[in-house]
Amino acid sequence: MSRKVTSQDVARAAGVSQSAVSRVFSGASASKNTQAKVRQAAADLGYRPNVLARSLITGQSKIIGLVVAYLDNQFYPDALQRFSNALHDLGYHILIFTAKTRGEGVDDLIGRLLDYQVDGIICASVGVSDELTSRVEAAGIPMLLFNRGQTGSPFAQVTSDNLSGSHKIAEYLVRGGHERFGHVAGWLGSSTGQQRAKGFNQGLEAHGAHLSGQRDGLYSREAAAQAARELVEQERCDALFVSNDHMAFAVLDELRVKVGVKVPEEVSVVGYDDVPMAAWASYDLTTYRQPSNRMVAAAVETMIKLIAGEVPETKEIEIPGALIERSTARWPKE
Amino acid sequence: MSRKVTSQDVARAAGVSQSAVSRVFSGASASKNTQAKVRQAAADLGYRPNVLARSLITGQSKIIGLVVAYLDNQFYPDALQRFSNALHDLGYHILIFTAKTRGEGVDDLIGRLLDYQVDGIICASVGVSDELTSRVEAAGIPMLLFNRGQTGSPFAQVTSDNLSGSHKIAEYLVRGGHERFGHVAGWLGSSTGQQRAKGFNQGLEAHGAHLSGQRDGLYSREAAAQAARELVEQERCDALFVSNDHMAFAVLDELRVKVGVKVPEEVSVVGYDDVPMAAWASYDLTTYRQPSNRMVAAAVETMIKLIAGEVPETKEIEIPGALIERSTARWPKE
DNA sequence: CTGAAAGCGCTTACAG
DNA sequence: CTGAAAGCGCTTACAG
Repeated sequence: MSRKVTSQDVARAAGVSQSAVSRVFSGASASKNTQAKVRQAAADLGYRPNVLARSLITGQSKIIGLVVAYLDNQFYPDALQRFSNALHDLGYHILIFTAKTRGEGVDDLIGRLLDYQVDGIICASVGVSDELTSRVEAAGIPMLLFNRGQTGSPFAQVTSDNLSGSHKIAEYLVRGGHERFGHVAGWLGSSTGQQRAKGFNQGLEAHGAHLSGQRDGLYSREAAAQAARELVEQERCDALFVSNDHMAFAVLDELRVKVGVKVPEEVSVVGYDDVPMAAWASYDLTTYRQPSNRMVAAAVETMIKLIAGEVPETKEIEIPGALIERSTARWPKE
Repeated sequence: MSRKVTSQDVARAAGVSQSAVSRVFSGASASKNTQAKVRQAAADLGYRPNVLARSLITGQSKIIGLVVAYLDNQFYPDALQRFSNALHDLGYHILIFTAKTRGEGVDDLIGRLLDYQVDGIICASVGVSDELTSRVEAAGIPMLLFNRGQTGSPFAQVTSDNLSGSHKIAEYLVRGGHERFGHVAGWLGSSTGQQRAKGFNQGLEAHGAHLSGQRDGLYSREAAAQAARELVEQERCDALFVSNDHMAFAVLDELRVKVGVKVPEEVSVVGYDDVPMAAWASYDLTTYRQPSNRMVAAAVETMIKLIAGEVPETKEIEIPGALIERSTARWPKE
């Protein structure tokens, strides 16, 4: 429990002023000689600058707040890992908050984030109330929505091409020769959920097909499994678009194991995200890839610009994805 | 980009001293009247105390550093979620670091953690070098190893009963009437990996059986799949203990889908952890439950004690688990 | 109970 | 280049 060693201590040991010590550690100018003396003394004493004290003056904490909702959906731990690496490489650190349920409690979390003087906030798959929006704006701290848009929001956002992606899935399923199309939607209260539902529907119509049924899977395994079962048993669907891989796995579990349906012979299932697990042999899920590497890179780049006070060209960034053909959906003939 | 509002501003608006403002927000004594005036003014101005400035004085940042290695193993996102909830409820916040590979870079990470004056550090599944150990000790900040022990380490640790757990697995497999036992170990450079290997071996011997083969799965899907294949094809094992569920899923993928082996008819597979995914119908993995809820609770409780300067009764906490019988291993007859 | 003052550990003009 | 000094936004003895 040794007392913390401060720049004062180092100054004394090196025989220089405290300002001198500060200068060598903050990268300001200092003579070779001073540099050497200070570094030596610092090493001897095990000195490291107190970042909190520095933040107080510079007004930069080098901390980014990250709010994430669904860590059970593999897309998010994966993204978190990427955020962590990218941000650390840039000298930033992550204060993490997990929102228990959608919406609820998020306002409180962000208040706490603000208290810590974070330089920016990234909300992954979490919506923000209007009241909070104005508070964050008033505080003047940059905020970015990741994998979630919000109409009328003043914040930057990065998503994949939800609309055209689901459009392509519809097209793929039509070309696969299916007859009755069902959609297990993401939570329809979320922009992502809505966009994918809309794109799928439009894609179907564009190819002379139409939706036989749609259920809200609420991004939950249970709801999705139930929804899929109804779509197959009641609506006799032979093609299911499930709005994210996380739910698609549950649908596959339900259909193949519980109901005993052959996939894709009797029913085709397509997901969205292409999380690593989608490639695992037991699922081998046909899906639409959301390139999380590029999404995270874009998010980080935008956040850095915002922190620097720059205005990015586009506030709404959309990263194009790609259909990944695997074995849970019948392949088109030609 | 409005200027930050400080306790000075509130003081001015409320017609009291800055100390008075500080007192109402730090919970020190203040008259009803002052309380009211200050809270009103603060609300009007949107004031919230700057936690960083507070930390500088109190010497408590209310930040816990969390270092986590394998976010692709579902056990960790799950634990992270629990840590987040438990710690936030206690007024703590989490600065998260993901270690890229085992060992490497961890020292650097922890240095950065120290710079942020964290009140404590939790390392999940990450080893710490001797040099770092002394640095952390010198800094006098509490550290706890989660799901990983380290012989001779001065730090607290919480694990499950790795030794007796794997012992029970061996027993279960023997009672299941298997003949040739193989072990896909966790990384044998980790205490957890060693303990489980040892427990399994001892369990086998205790019941008159013995190990036909063991390979290091390195906590990696690829290595584990390869290891399992060798154990089955070369060593003709009909019972496999895989040192964690994450690898067990890869083993199942490899054996059932790639090699075409019937599980459990031809080969039984048992994992370790009981991550949520183990219960998913497509895997339905027989495994040993590491109760992450209780492990996290114990870790948090211990950490709080350490921060408070108390000395916990036990430095090495072992939470007992339980065998979860599912469908990837043959059930004992009686 | 309350205000004036010192101080937490730094950074950053300001002189020299 | 370097030191003395002011100040970041708070908390906390110290008087009154």
